[in-house]
Amino acid sequence: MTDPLRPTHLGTMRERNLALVLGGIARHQPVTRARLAELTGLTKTTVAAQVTTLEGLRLVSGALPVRGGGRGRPGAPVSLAPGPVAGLGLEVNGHYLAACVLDLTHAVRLRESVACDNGGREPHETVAALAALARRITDRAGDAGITLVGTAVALPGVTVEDHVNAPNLGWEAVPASALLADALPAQALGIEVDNEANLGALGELWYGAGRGAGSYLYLSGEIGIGAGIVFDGELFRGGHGAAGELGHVVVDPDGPACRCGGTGCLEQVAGLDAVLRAAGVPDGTGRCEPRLTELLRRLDDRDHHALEAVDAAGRGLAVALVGAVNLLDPDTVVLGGSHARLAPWLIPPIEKAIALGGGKLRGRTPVLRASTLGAESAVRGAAGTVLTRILADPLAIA
Amino acid sequence: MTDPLRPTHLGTMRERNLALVLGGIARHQPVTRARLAELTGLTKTTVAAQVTTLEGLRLVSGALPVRGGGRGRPGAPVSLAPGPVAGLGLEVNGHYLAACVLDLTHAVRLRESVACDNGGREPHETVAALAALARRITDRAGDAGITLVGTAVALPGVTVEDHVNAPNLGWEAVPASALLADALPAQALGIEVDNEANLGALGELWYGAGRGAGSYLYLSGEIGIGAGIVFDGELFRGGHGAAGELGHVVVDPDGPACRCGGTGCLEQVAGLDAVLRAAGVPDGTGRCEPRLTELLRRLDDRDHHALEAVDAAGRGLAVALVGAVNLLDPDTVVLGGSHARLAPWLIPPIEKAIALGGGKLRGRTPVLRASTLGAESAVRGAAGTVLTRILADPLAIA
DNA sequence: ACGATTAAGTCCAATGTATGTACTAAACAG
DNA sequence: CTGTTTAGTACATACATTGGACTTAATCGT
Repeated sequence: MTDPLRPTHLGTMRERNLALVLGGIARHQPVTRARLAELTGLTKTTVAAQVTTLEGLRLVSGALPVRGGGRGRPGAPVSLAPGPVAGLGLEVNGHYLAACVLDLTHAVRLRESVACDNGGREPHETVAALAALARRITDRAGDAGITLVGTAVALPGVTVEDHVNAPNLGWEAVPASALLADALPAQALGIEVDNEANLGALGELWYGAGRGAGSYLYLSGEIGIGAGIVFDGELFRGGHGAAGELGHVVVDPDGPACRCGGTGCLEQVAGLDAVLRAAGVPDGTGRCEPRLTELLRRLDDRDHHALEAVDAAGRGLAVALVGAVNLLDPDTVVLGGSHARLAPWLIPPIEKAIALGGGKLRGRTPVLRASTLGAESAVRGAAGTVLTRILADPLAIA
Repeated sequence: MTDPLRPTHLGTMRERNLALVLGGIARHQPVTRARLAELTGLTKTTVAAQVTTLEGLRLVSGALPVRGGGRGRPGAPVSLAPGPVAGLGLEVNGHYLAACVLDLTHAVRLRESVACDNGGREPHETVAALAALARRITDRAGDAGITLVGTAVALPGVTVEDHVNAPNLGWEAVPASALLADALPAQALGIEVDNEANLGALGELWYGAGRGAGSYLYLSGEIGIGAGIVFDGELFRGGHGAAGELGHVVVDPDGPACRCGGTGCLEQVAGLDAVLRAAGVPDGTGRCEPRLTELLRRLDDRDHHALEAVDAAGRGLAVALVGAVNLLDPDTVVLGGSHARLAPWLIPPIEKAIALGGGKLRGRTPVLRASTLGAESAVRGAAGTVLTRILADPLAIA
């Protein structure tokens, strides 16, 4: 083990307090310097100095003075600057590419997505298409006077030693970071790559159904099933960054064999492919989206096979989630991906199972919700991580 | 959400660097000031000042100079002071009470335990017995010139709003912290209460089978089955401090009903009571220990019922652990409690199941080991948490 | 054996951040 | 208009780390 701690010197102290003040502004804007001093525990003098620095970085700007507040001199509140500084989120998925620009106030400034089949082509083609999308977005950002200060890319795969394995894209040990650094336009600075389930979890936590949850579990259900685990606002990545493989939890020891080598994995029971097959929805073009729509139509029509298939998926998810809930004790569980759209049929049986299994011993059971951002959670989460990066270390953008 | 961050002022900086230097000494003792400066990134001047402070706190002391090292002036190495400062760990369990004193070098200075049936008596009686044990230990510590600077107590239960629920002790909403603060001798300062599985996990991580693991899972198997989850050296407590209820993971959806309300919980298959019952070991006096010994004897004799019962337990544990491993991706899994003694029969089937289920996709599978501290892991862990408290904030002991 | 060299530890002025007090500015209450 | 209250600013002060000069103590080369 190396020494994990770093020395604290004068500059470190300043950085930390700068981030503290910026965080205070972010959470309480518009806010006066005096109130910030109370909130942060720093003195008025210090806060004023830090705010001046932040204004120089164009991260905060003066808001309209609030008149008629109370007795003394009215404060001159400051807020996060909605204008110049923003983060770029990108996403590669099996069926589409997406981009999204969030400014410091977490407002979506720009967004764009392209439907295309990324599973059927070479990594460099996909990366080139993403780069084209990114160029369009960065050009639009430039026109709008927005300065992008960081980029995060969501991929449906796991990074192992700088190489990405993404089965649904057909990627094996692809040096994604290097490819992206070459292909993306120069305005896309500080590129970071992360798992789509992880970033989706954060997107849903910050902007969607997970808002306000202290600890929560996000279930990203597509063909495979992944989970994003958030604890105290931070992602739990596990020992090797591969936590959250909920898809291969055993839900039925006597169930069907899985490509992972086990038997009765959740994916074989509640993965989208498995559900569609069990419901008897025909293969069609091979694209999932229309098949999912067809499944939803049949569910609305109370088709017996469809209902039975979704019910079985619900039972499987319930077993897996009871295990996960007992192990992790989250506040909130959010169903994302395709499973968000099946939520009306999935949530009741799962809630019942969680209430029965172990919840009784612990007092409270987690709230179960469907994703509210739909397909957008991962891009939003990606752009959001850039913002938290800025909030944590404001000087890094200079 | 409140503002989680605190302001950093000059004193904070000093505290952090003091802890940094102390940590450097702890990990590299004996070590010279010059080497510490390299390790910490601080200057020689600062390190020297901090070391002087630490000597004043009696936390470090000069070691023997190493002669014949290299060219220039030989350094005057310092080490953690083995003498004065130490932490006290206490444990209440169904069948015994235990105490243990660790000095800063993590050496066991004193230890003592008492067998007694704590499940069959009132909380205040158990606390009084623990206090008597603690008094003996603190007296011995005083005689040996040891100053105790903190206390941690391991209980087989969960703390909910300052009240402890411990089914195996028959405790329901017992205000344990308050009782202990009253009953324990004055030398037992800064009393903290934590779950036995959590502290056992830390004990095993620091001093036992988990040493060197970055992320790991500790399974505390007695009548119930709990888990301690450690990630980057820190306990994962979950949303409400009740993470790790592995005992109620569903391992067989068609299995027997459990007192938690669910069906097919791990505890019903692999809990000690369940195994003993399945193996046909008679109830005897009701105490577990002799029954476990009897079970081990039968296993050695290749008794058919015993082997079958333990094998079933292994299969159940395998299902639960495959789930936990997929979700958490730990380096190492340690079997503790009674299950450590059954490990020779349990580990092979579990390892096979983990290798099959999901491990294939991820490349590496965690190492599976039996606890090496046996019944002592929780007390050791308790005393150890006191030490880490000191290392993290050396000034707090003054 | 003696000086040159190398490295550890200490002394002290310099740097830079937060603090505290005093001061100015701007609103409201009477 | 005057007194009161609160926001923000100016400036001297306190204090932890820094960096360079200095002292101390060992080995190496001759």
